[in-house]
Amino acid sequence: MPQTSGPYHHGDLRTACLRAARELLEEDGSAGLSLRAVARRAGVSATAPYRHYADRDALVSAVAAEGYRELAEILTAAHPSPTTPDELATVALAYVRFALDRPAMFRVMFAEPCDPDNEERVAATAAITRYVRDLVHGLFPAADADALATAVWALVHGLAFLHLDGKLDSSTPEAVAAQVRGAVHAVLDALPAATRGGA
Amino acid sequence: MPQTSGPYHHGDLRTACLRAARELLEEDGSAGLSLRAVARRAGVSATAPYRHYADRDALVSAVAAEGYRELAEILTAAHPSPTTPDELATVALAYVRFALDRPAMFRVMFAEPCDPDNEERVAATAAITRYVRDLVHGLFPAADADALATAVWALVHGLAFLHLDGKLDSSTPEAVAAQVRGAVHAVLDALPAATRGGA
DNA sequence: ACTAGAATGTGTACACCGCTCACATTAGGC
DNA sequence: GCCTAATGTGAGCGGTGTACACATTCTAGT
Repeated sequence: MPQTSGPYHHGDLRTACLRAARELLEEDGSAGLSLRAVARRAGVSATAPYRHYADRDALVSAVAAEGYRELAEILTAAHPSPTTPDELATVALAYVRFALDRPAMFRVMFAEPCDPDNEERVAATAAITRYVRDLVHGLFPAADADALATAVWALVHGLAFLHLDGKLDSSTPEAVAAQVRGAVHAVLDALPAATRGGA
Repeated sequence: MPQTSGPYHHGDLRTACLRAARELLEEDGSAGLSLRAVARRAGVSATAPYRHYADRDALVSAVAAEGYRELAEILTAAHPSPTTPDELATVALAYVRFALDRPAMFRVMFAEPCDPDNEERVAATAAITRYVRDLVHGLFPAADADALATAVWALVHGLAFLHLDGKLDSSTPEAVAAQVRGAVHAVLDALPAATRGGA
């Protein structure tokens, strides 16, 4: 009996579940994200969420989709359209910071063996792919845009994961920033650029 | 009653658990790796493994440690000491192939929110770090070895994860190889090299 | 306004999980 | 040969995902 006097129908249980799931993720990490806990937090019986999400994975995928949207916002907020390697490094740092600031969310987004045919997820990652490719193409018009875009995304993504897993020194934000900027510059500074302005 | 006529003591339950854990990981993925399933497969009561592993995480860490060792072997087998970007791309491809061929193992190694102070794991990753740094230093003596080594590992690691998560086209081994080689070359070909031999 | 049926939420139940604890069995050092 | 430590057993607790039958409420068509 979740509520003593609440109405039988919740009103918007779907988004309430999503909200509860995100809170639990922040508080207890991925392990704490159980459908039952979500139901408890939403003030609803344990099986009610199944009316809105086929199973746990579906809920997790919905959370991940939100994460993708927020990551995209954070990246464009870091710099709307970087035109130098240094500005790109700023965006890269924002990516890594996202991973370190919200590790559980980042893991849910990338480290779960999820089904790849979830519509929301596919759309969200396609957006990131496009963003990176356009960005790289603007920065290095001479290069093979696809290959370099893949390389840049992989570089940044790898930096995020290695930091997240303690494979690199993440003791201070400054150390992280130095490594991310160093790695990005080490790789990009030698490339023939067109729009190169800063260092 | 796991065995009708087996001896009370297993003999080497520790390694039997490890072996069973690896098999379950291959068969059912990370989710299927439960202590109870391991115990069943080892022909032993559900709680017996606790004599050898403090908890599930400890077992998983032991499995991951084996994974690190095997990854190191695979890398050196791919090329003992690469001296050109193309040879390095071959090693990179071996890394990505490891991730794609044994996704559950790779995820256990890198995608689990594990405690970073597990001795075996720390030692194993330190070995990889050293390997990559020496390799990069030999290839690009002029560059900042640490920064470039970080970049290269991150690049390869990111490629592995993006492929694993379906963010890149992994439909055929050839597609994977092309992308990995393309990305590595896109990034490294422009760098001032000393020992550059091949393309 | 009434009513059928669709949507939504509840409760029960099952199998599985990690893990603790008291106990049984065995191996090895004295 | 015995005593102790190591190892394995079994019952049991609280948690989980999820299938199922049932209750309630909303909504549309009359």
